[in-house]
Amino acid sequence: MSMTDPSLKPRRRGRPPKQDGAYLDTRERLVRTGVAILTEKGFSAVGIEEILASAGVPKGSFYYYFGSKEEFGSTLIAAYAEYFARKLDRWFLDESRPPLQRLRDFVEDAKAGMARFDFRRGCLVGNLGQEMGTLPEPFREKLHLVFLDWQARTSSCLRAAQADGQIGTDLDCDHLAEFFWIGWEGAVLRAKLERSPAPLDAFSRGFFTALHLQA
Amino acid sequence: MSMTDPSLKPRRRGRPPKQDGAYLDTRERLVRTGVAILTEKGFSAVGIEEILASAGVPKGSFYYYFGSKEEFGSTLIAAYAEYFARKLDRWFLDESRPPLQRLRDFVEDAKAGMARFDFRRGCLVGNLGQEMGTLPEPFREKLHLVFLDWQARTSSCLRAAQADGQIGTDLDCDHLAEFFWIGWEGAVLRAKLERSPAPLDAFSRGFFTALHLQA
DNA sequence: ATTTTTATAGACGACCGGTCTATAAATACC
DNA sequence: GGTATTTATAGACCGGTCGTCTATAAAAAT
Repeated sequence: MSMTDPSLKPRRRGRPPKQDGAYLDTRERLVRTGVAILTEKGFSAVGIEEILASAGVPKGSFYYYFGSKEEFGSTLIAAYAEYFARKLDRWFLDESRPPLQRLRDFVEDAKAGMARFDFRRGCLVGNLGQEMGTLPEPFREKLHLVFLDWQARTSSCLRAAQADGQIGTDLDCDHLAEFFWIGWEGAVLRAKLERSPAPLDAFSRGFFTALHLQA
Repeated sequence: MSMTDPSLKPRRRGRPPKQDGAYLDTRERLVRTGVAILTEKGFSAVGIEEILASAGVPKGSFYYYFGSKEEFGSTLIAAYAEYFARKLDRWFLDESRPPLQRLRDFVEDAKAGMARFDFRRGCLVGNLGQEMGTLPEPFREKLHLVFLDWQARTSSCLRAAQADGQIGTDLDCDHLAEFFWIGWEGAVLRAKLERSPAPLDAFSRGFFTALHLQA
């Protein structure tokens, strides 16, 4: 850093970036729209043109913001993972509720989220996971890591439930969290297929019942 | 039926069908190849040309055997459902094993089946379910019915386990079977993503543990 | 005026999608 | 044998869309 006053605008040379503030900048809009569309239709079946059209962004712009469709996909995975991690934290770290209730809260929220879009949109990570047969190989590890992250947050919440005496201390929270996410993704898939919340309810009922039974 | 001797060949007019017997007839080969490829890559991402090439069937033939790609897809769903139902029966109706063991046997067999293809192929029905966002609408009901069929067969097996005293009579076998299939499909998806049997083991371990716990 | 950076417009070539028509092959009819 | 009939294949076809790239406009600093 030099001696020049940093509060004074040291404007860079060319045309300034948008940052209108009025409404979302173009790149952000592409990401949002991309996530929305991919959660419904997956990656391979969707062309960038569809996303561009839906976002109201001219085609020429795309390759200014992203190097390729693959890079765009990676960005979407990261954005979705981040968005979802925040969502999990919001529920799982809510100290005003008993830990196990927080997990139930999340389930209800997720269910409401799917209902809002008529059970047409699922989980981006689950969708792309299913598509791995035709996806760029680097996606695999990224998606896997996302699941591990979500599981870790869930496991934390379950351990809090143990500390509270809500579930037995003999249970292995990591295993339980893994079990939850394996099954939950199955439930989301099924809910999308049936266009109904029933599979989400069926799975969560089963899961919580199993949690409360004692060996 | 007329009076003519049915044992005498009442040959039809034109060129006779293949039925070489030597190797599978063309249509059958298309179905087999189609199932193999779709279990790996899904429906939308695969063109008929790829299937044709892999089956060694000339492109011109396709529309002789099937009216459209959609009709072909329906045929594949039906073929796979049938194939899988037989597989379930083979395990679930094996009287030489205790009922619950039959379910374990199925799980092991399915795991071995996935391992045989390096966890690259999943479940056709699960794959297409995930893709419903871009699939012909009539597929939805077909896929859903396939799950109901598999669940019914599973529920039967669980009731046999109740009759044998292997699991409590208070359990609702229909619910359990539904829970199993929701989660199992999630496990298959995850196993495909991770290219590993671990998710299948994690889910089945959790499921059987839950089964044996008493309220 | 020129330079530099930001952003858009739209052409582009290649490829592949599913479909259809024309033809070959094999047999029965006359 | 020639023709009708059925089975199966060959390969053209055209439209769409894919991802990319080049040319240019816009805005500000020099």
